[in-house]
Amino acid sequence: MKQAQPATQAPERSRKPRARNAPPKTNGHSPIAVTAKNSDVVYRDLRNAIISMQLVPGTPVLEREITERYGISRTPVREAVLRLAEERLIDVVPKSGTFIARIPLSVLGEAIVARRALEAVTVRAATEKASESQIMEMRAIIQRQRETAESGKEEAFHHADDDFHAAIATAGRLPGIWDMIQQIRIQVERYRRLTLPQPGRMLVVLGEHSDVLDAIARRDAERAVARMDLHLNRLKLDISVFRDMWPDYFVHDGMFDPDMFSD
Amino acid sequence: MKQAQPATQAPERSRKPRARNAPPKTNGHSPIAVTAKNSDVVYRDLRNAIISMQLVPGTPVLEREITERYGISRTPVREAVLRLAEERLIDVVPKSGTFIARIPLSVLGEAIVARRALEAVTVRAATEKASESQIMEMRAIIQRQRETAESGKEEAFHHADDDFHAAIATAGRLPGIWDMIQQIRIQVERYRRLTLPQPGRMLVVLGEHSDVLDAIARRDAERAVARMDLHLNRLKLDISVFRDMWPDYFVHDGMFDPDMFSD
DNA sequence: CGAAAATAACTAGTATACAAGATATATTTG
DNA sequence: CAAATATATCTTGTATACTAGTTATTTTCG
Repeated sequence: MKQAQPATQAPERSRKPRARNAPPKTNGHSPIAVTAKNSDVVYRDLRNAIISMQLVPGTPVLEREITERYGISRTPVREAVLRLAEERLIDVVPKSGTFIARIPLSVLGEAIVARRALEAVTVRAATEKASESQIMEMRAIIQRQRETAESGKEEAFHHADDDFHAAIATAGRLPGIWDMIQQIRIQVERYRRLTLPQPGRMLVVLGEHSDVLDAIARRDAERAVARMDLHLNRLKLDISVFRDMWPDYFVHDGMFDPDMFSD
Repeated sequence: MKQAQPATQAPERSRKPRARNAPPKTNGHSPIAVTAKNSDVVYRDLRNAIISMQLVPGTPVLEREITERYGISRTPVREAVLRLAEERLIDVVPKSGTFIARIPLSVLGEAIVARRALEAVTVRAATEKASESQIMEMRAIIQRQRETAESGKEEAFHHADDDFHAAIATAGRLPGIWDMIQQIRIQVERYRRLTLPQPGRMLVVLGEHSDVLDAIARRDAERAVARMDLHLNRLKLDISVFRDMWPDYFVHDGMFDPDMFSD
């Protein structure tokens, strides 16, 4: 590939080149997504299928099948696949094939550590800054979560779980950090799905959320952080069990550190 | 093991479709990058130009110019642009144009907070786990940084800065968290470039690094974390000054919280 | 019959062409 | 002459065709 050559533009045209130097007034990532591109739809669908383990690690991703299913061309499909490859949910092997990525054990461990650090920040901020109405809002979310737990609605339960953590970040005025936490969560989500069928799990989670909120309401930052830590630590208890149960879903990269799961 | 060929089954095709269900043996993101695609080269070049402020916020990104400069087609250029758009370094306005993104003040603030939280984790881990050789390695990095500071080599200085923080993460056995920190750094890097011409800055940074390393060597985790916090806090001192100096480079999204810069 | 070479079919990466919308310039109209 | 309209020419998003490399299968040969 050759390097940049000064582009000597011959000004022969009758029309002057357009100025076209007007930057957009609004920030690029405005809250309102104008219209979802085809590539966005494919991305979202694929991503959901992957993190819900409908597409298990190792499954080939067939571009052609997707183009036919959506009735679109390769370009937007490829765009979606590349985005997922950057998020480490898909492995693209150059002239060979594309596959649902295995879950790297090292990433698992570090993701949990990183999430604990970031959630500690949001919980502390929420304890300091949450308004009374925001605390009431969080109580409402927990109540909704209790209702979904009692009726055994897994999906709705997780949605409420999400909302609770998001509400903490919002109360702490740290929406950007919540975005980071969500991105980290993606890496752990598939592993978490494997651990789902543990009886009584939902009620345990509920109690932990309740403890965190109580500490926030009492403005006891240290306790709130400690309770959140406890809550997040529950995930990493039995990684080795699940690794042995579905060995094909995981990959041992060199950096896996068992100590990470024992502090 | 042979394949039964029932005569009733009409074997019209001479060849069967390929199985093609073999996932890759190696993990997708192996340490050795096989060959850089054209899109990777464009991505890296553009990214460097953006974070070094050679391309200032608001500058239009002309796909055509890039395709001509590299002698390639739109596809890989577009791929690179989309990756940068996801990293919030570029704003793509649907049927209008593409521009170097402005620096969002809210992201700035939260990025600094998040980085402090993550570097606290790596520093603490490094204090607990660093081998003597790793500590010596870090001393060597600081010495190299001293030499670059004395000869006023900005670029080499920053490189050594990078290496020092990376060495801490490596010593703490948390390479994935270092990746996260680097991604956060990108968001702040352009702002940092604006603040560069402060006399004596390099020597201050050097001293702070030295303090962090001393604490690590003494296995004093609390002190190491505190020193690192001090080091990272220096960045956020005077955001308002630079915002007023180059108003066009920043964007005020609603969530900017001045408190974030005064704790 | 088994191993090695040839081959066919698939893959990702790239190039190019077209479509639809947006914006600056040119033109018309009051 | 100013404002409104028209139009030319940008822009991104998408479709499609082509290239080069990989892998499963078939064929050849010992």
